[in-house]
Amino acid sequence: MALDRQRIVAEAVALLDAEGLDGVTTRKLAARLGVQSPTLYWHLPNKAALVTAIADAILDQEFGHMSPPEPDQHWHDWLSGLAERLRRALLAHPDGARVISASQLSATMAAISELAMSTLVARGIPLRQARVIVLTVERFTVGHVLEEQAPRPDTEALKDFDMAAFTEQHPTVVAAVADYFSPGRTVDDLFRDCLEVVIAGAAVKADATS
Amino acid sequence: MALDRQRIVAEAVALLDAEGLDGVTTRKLAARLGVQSPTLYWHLPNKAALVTAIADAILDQEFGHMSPPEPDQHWHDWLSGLAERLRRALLAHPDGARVISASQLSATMAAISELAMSTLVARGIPLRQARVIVLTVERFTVGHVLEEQAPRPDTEALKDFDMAAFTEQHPTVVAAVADYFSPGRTVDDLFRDCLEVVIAGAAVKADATS
DNA sequence: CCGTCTCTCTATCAGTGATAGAGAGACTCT
DNA sequence: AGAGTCTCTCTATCACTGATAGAGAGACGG
Repeated sequence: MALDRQRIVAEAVALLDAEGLDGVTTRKLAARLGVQSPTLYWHLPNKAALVTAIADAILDQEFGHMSPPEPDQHWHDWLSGLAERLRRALLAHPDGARVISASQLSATMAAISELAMSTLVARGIPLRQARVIVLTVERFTVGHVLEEQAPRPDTEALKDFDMAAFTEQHPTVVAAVADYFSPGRTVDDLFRDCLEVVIAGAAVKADATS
Repeated sequence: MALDRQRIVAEAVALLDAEGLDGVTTRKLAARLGVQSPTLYWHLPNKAALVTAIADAILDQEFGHMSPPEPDQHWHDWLSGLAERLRRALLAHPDGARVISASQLSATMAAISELAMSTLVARGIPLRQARVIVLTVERFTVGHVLEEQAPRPDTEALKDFDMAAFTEQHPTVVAAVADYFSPGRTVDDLFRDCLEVVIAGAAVKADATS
């Protein structure tokens, strides 16, 4: 059971699942691997590299095999599905969105962008527009999940939170939240609705230029 | 020159400007205030509260006075302007987007949402759609600036980055980036183009339901 | 058998958020 | 005036973090 980069990253993901991103420390990770923490630095230059590796691992789980759309599938639906998969990948682990946004130069993320942009170009959308659309979808999705995974404020903070005053000052926000989650709606529906906005805009912009 | 919450936050913002979010430590902040670090804990419960306070201060600088659109202004343009102001607020300080996304329950952010949603409702958009549109714009904007402010990878990491191989595997991405920044285009243009996608989608969704 | 290369170790560093508890000063009530 | 209390800052210390220096064990090639 030799220690190599792959095993380190796999255990780091397990640690992430167990304790969240703040729980991923070099010592805890080393302990899980039956090793002392400085050993990790022989395999990794620093912690940032570890986080990037975790990000790649997370994305790989969902995007191990990527494929362009079937010929009869509209790119709207395909791109929409891609965004849903990206969200699912991020939600699959605690702080998944934070991990991705903290990582730099993720190879898998680049591969996703490449596939998405080239797919749009193949469908006749100008390169510049394709990039704008893909970036918009990606950044919206990460921004959205980042907020979805934001920690629930602790009970201490809630104690001196004046709900009545908040409702008075933000009636529309409160009403909107209440409205949104009253029936059998879930957070998935909210994402879907927001994503539809982005895709609809992409459709408009793509049609206008192609 | 008594030490109070307001002075602490103002100095924290100055420290953020000087050293970035990672440089905002209780000790450095205390030193700037001519005080020992535990003193801060009399005024603030913990560091998370400090970050939230910084977030509010950052947003207040740009959104100190907010106003609904003029009667003759289309909500598209008004909402677009709001997003541009939000981006400007985040870009005005290093790691601004990280600060906002790390903060919880920012009062100013809630006020922005309230104004935006109520404005859309006043323009005849159903509450549910108004919320979806506003959330989409906000989360896209934060996600976008988060990436804009991502640290440039250090030269060490770039040394063993094989640009040729990357270009080979991601020709469309490389071409898109090259295309985008060749003439006199700036990152501001990229944001504007992406934002136009979101606003166009919002227009479609709003028209479909109102 | 020797030297070198690979990998892990011990020991240690500077720095982090946070808490306990002492103490200085001001303010209030009798 | 004096006693008590409240407000604010202090010193001392905790457990923990990412990271580095450098020793040393073991395998492998000459």
